[in-house]
Amino acid sequence: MSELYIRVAEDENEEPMEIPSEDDGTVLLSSVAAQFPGACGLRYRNPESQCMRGVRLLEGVLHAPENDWGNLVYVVNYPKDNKRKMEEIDAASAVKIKRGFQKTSDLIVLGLPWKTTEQDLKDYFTTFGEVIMVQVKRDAKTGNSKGFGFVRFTDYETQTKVIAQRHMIDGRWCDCKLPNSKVFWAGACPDEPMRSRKIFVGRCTEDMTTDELRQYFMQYGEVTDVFIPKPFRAFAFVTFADDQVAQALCGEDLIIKGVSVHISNAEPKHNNIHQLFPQFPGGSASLAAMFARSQYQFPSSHV
DNA sequence: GTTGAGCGTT
Repeated sequence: MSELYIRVAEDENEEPMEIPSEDDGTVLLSSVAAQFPGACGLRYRNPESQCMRGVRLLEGVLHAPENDWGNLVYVVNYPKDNKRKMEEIDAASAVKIKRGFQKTSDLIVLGLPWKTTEQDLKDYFTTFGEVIMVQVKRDAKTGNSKGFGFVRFTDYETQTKVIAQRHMIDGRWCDCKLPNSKVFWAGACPDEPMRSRKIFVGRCTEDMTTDELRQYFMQYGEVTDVFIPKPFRAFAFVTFADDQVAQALCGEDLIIKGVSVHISNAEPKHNNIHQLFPQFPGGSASLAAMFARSQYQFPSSHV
């Protein structure tokens, strides 16, 4: 029946320590904590299922599984494990709240004069509100402007105002719109796709290192892996310990080193247009894309 | 060295 001592260790592979039990066969949490300061419970590996199981804890008293501690080694639980989990959930819900709230997106700026620079763009758009990112898209070889760019504002009200009107920039009329990618993903990547722990980070620049990406994404939760393909391909994969964190970031545009990167689910091959719209049989991707656009032209978060 | 509707080197 009840043992005089049970074997407790910091870790399954650590040297166990014997902890005294009470006369009724229970073990006081305070007895465990006397040897393992900060302990908040015990767990053990169930020999049948090979899974870890928690030991019942009621008012500071640990109860033997099936009334017999047996000869198992019990592993100490510490509150820091739970705390870490909580931090990750908080980060995930913070992102979700931010998303449900009126969050700004990058806007495409169409019709820019060839000569317009990022500084020009910043100067112009700052008259509407605080600007957090501007880009002018250029030919990689020649450096010539492609005549369009992107802007992102701090406040959603600013964004709304900017979209609503035309803009005279350096002598040409320009339009600001939600980019197609944004419109598409807003509808096609809701909340419950694959629950992957891995995210795809698109539009990376060549100077972003794995360390920098790890440092950046740590704020959302524990990062278990960062992968940057070589040679440079302008994207990266980041894996989190918690799928909730990864999923919460999906669809976001984040700014890393002043560059707007786009987060989507890893493995986009399972997310292509034909899989999303099977009613358009093979070959008609452009038709399917038009359909997708017409469906998601005004996603609820932007009306 | 050109150009003027589009969509960000997945």
